[in-house]
Amino acid sequence: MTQQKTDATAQKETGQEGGFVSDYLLYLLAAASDVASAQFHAQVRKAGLRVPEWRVLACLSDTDGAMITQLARRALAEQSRLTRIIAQMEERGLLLRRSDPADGRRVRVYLTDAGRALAAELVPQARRHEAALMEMLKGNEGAQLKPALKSLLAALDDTGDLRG
Amino acid sequence: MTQQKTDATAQKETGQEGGFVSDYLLYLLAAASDVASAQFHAQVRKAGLRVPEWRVLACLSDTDGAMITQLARRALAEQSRLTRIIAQMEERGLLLRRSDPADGRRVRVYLTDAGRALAAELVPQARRHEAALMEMLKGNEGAQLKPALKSLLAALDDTGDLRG
DNA sequence: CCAAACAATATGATTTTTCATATAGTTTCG
DNA sequence: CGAAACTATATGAAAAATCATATTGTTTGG
Repeated sequence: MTQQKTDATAQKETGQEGGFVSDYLLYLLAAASDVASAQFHAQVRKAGLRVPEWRVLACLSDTDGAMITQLARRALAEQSRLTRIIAQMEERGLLLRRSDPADGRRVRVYLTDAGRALAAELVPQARRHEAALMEMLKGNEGAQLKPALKSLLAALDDTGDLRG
Repeated sequence: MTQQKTDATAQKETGQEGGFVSDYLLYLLAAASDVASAQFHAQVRKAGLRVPEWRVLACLSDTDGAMITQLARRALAEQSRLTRIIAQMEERGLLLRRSDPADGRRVRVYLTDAGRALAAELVPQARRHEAALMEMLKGNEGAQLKPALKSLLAALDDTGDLRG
């Protein structure tokens, strides 16, 4: 399929010339997420957190007392992974788990002071990094990026289903 | 930081109401990539491939004879992982590795007929899935999504560096 | 009230992924 | 030419992620 004529020496770094991949939405999304996150994730690790831990922290700093399942969805991690991440973060004193009095199956997760302090350090860093990214996009089509992503997410959340 | 007044019962499914995360670029990118890819990745697994294998296949179907390092960048995987994925795919007869005569360190990877056949099956599926996604976005701001993502990638590829 | 169905979290075993470093090949430059 | 620096790939050991399922708690319908 699609035997491209461009000889193998034509494409340099990451960029493909004409092919399928370089214009494929799922690739563009994954690549953009990867590349855009790389630098900030390095800061996260310098702060002593792994990426999923940072996500949990950020989610809790938005909504303290969330359930494991909610956190898993929001932090884009699977439930069993979240359970273990929460356990590790609890051992580190960043958060604490409390079973929901109204429904004993549920575990609600709360930031400790230490967790809140770490969030108070990282969230502004994240904001600054985001601001720098947005700065790079000013004027270009990139300015529409966030609305476009929200629109995609909204569309997908509605259907929850799609076949092709 | 940012103790939001919205009580914990206010937010239902994945959607956060007002918080930081739900408007944060890196979250939007990661979430959009995750959610948008989920369905197609299920098809990939039905076809007997893991996601990184599919990516390698797609990259090779664009540019046969790529090096391990190039494939790693394009398939968004680390080099040592790529080495192993390539080895497994070779055992399965989907591709073959050949050392570059011009530079013995380099390993060039070529699709076999079987690999090409599998790509010929999956790439059109990917295109159809993408078309369905794009269809959902027609009219909205979502239409700008691909240009915006390309703009972001271009901006980041240029700098390769950014501090915040 | 009890059993069945359901829901949230936890856990064991396996598979993936990563990290550091080893190995092999190439270029540079004195 | 030959050592040092560099580049591409491979590999072992460790960490992380996943899958299936167990456990615990709750709701529903008879």
